[in-house]
Amino acid sequence: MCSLFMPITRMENYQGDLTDILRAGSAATSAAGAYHSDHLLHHHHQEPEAAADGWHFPSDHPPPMKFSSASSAMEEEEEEDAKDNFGDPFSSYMRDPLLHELDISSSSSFFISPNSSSDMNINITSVDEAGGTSSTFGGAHIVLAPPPPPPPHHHHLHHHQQGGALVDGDPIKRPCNIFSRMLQISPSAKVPVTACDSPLLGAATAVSSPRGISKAVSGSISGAMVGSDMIINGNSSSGKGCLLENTGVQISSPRNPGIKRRKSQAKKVVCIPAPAAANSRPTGEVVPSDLWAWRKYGQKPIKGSPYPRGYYRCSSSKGCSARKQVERSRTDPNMLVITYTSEHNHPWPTQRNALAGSTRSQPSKSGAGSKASSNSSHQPHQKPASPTKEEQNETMNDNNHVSPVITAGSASTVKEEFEDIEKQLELDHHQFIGDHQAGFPYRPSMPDDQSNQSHHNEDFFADLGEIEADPLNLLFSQCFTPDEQQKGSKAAALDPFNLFDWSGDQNTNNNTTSFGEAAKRRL
DNA sequence: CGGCTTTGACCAGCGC
DNA sequence: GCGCTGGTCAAAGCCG
Repeated sequence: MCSLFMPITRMENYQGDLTDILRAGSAATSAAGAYHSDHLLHHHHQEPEAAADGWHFPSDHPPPMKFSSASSAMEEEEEEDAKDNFGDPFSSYMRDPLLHELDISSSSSFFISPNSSSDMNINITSVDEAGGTSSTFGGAHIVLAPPPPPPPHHHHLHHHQQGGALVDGDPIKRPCNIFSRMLQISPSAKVPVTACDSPLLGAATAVSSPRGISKAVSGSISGAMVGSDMIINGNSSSGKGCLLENTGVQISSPRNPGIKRRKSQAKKVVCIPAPAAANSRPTGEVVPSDLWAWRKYGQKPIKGSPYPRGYYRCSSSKGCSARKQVERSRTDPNMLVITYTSEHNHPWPTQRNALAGSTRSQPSKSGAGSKASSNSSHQPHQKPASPTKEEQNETMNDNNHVSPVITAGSASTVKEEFEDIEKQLELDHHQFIGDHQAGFPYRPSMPDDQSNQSHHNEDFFADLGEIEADPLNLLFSQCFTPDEQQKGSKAAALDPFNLFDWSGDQNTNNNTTSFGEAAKRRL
C-alpha cells in the first residue's frame, strides 16, 4: 500500500501560501520494531532497495541550485549571506541547529521525521525557482539522516545518499537527532505533499534547502525510529493530498529601499505537527523553539488562511539576519509550517544569549503570566539561568526515571527526556565532528562547552543506550501507537510538536520545568 | 532592566 | 496607477 515514492516536482517561483509546504506523515514505530506496522516492515525488510530505487533519481541531476540572491541591492548582511554561501545557508553548522544536522553536504536534503502514523506517506512536489521543471524527483534530494553512533538497531536504517555527505553505513559521522528527521525541501519550492494519513500525528518536517533539490534519496523507514534510525515510507498513492507549498517568501530588508527580495530567497520550510490547540495562543501560534533564540517581531493574517503568520527573527545575536515564519497549515491546522530564511551569522547561542529574555515565554508555575506571555510558548523551555551541573544531573536523573506511561501528567516528562537526549545528541554530534571531521566548519562554543562535552563523550553511548531504551521509543510508542493513532486520541497526538520543541539551552537540562509547564498548559 | 509579545502602521513587490 | 498582499518596524505593555 505504501509506495516509497516521494514524488518531487520542482516548480518555479511559486508564491503561494506557505501553508501547505509540506506535510508528511511518518511512521512511528519502536526501535525494536515493536510498533512498526507490517507494511512498513515489509518495505523496510523486503523492498528497501526497490523502494529506494523507486525514486529514480536522475543520475545526472542538475547541479545544486544556486541561489541567487543576488541582488545587487543586497544589504550588507545579505551580501554577507551571499559570501557565506547563502546559496546554501542552511547547510553549514552555523545554521539553524534545527536544520543543520543533515545538510552538511552542499546538496539539499529531505529529512523525514518520524510520525505517528504507521502508514506514513509522503509525496513531495517541490519547485525550485531555477528549474521550473515539474518532474518527479526533478532534483529532489531526500536524505535520511544517519543515526547517531551505532545504536543497536541502526542497521535498520536504509538510506541512499547521492552527492550529500550522508553516507550509507556511516552513521557515526552524521549523528542523527530529531532534527535530522526532517524533510528538507528545496528553496522556493512548491512542495505539494500528499499522504498525510494522520495529519494530526504527522511529524514530518520539511526544510527547503537553499540550493534546491537536486537529488532525491529515499530511505525506507521502518518504524519511525529504529534506535535512532527512522524509516521513511512515502506513499505516492495516497489519496490524501497534503499539499505543501513553499512560497517565494518575500524577504524584506529592514526598511531599506529597494532591498526587498522575493522568490529568490533561499529558505527552508519545516512542517511539524502543531501543538495542541489548547496550547495555542489566542492570536498566534505555538512556535516550537529550537536551539536558537527567536523574537517575534510581527504577525500578519495571511490571505486564504484562517491562521496568522508569525514573524520571528533570531535574537541570539543582534546582527543575525536569520528569520523564520511560523504559521499553521491551511489545509491541516494540526501542522505548523515554519519557514526559515536567511541564516545565522553566529554560532549557536550560548546559554546566556540563548536564554536572555526568554523567561517571559515561560509561564510562571503559578499559572500567572501576562496575557501575552501566558499563552506564549515560543520558547517555552528556556530558563533564565543556567542550571548548575547538579541541577542538570538531577534533571537527567529525573528524566531517566520517567514513567513510561504518557498521561496528561507524564507526557511532558517523556518529552523532557526526549529533549534532553536530543540535546545530548546535538552536543555529542558536534563533539564528534570536531574530533573526527577535520575542517568541520563549526563547533558550538559555549561557556561550559568543554566540561559538558566531556561529559557527553563519556556518557555518550550510555546515553544512547538510554535513548534506545527510552525516550524515542517511549515517546513514539506511547504517543504514536497505532491504536492511539486510530483513535486519534489526544494522547497520541499529545503534542508531537514538542518533539521539536527545543530549549534554547542545549547545554543544560533545564527544560524539565518548562516542559512540564507546557504540558500543563496544554492539558 | 532587558527582552519578550502584541499590534497598528508603514513600505515595497506584484498583478491588474 | 491602484489596490492587494506580505514583511517589517516600533511603540506599548508585560514579565522575571
